[in-house]
Amino acid sequence: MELTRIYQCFCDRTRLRILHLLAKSPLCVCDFQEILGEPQVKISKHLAYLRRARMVNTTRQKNWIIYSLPQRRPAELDSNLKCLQDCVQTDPIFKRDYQRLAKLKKSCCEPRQLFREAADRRRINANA
Amino acid sequence: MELTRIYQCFCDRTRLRILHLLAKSPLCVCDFQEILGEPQVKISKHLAYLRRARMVNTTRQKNWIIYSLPQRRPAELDSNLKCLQDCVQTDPIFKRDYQRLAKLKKSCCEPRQLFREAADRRRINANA
DNA sequence: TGCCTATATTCCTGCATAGGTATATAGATC
DNA sequence: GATCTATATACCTATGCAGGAATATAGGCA
Repeated sequence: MELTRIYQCFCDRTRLRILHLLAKSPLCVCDFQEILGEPQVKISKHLAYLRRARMVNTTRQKNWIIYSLPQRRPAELDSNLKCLQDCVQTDPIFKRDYQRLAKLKKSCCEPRQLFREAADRRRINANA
Repeated sequence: MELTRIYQCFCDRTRLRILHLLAKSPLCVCDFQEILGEPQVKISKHLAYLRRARMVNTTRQKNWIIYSLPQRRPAELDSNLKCLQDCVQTDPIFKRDYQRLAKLKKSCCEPRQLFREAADRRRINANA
């Protein structure tokens, strides 16, 4: 793998947060929305970018698409992910991402939970 | 220092080679030209980019401008430079850069040497 | 002062990307 | 089949960057 390709993926803050999360656990798109608090398009496009760069794999589970780091990955990617972990240890944003990930773990891809939230949002929009 | 700024500097191959060299030793622009074999404009512009990002310092010595990494640099930069060193250990281009650097060390910023080479080039151009 | 050197900057073109709005798609459920 | 969900894509605009050609600048030296 071309090293600059890795750094190109790393040089956007949203992608950095995505990769940081994926180093911990596979996740679906709505998990990222929940944790990062960014609009769906933005996240979807950054995930597409990472997919094109072959930095992440995808698999479908019912309605959800699960993103994960490839099981076998080049040493350079692992080194840099490790370096990233070290570098962001004290960063409040990255720390908060991990906290939110921990909270989300139980409800991850649980339709009921998500559907309820969607219904809430609809209600809010209807009232607005 | 914003971490993405570091990765932005890292995501071009020429800049990566420059930083890799600077991790070993301060160098002037013509050293980079010599080692990287790239045109002066290209190198000068990448150095300007790194300067703007405050990744490198400059100092003048007679006609030459010496580039170096800042003495005191953020931990993230050091971590990533170290990671870079590890990652490119077997890369032929980066290895060759270090070999050329070792050869150049004695003649670095020696006017006579350089002027002679410039004269050679002029002669070659005149004959072409 | 004038010429040389080393280096920087300006101007250009082409290309990639970020982010937003709107819309499409694909699978699940009724 | 209709409708829902989750996700992806198309289209747009603005921006930044790479790289080349030409030119400018700043210091050293005759």
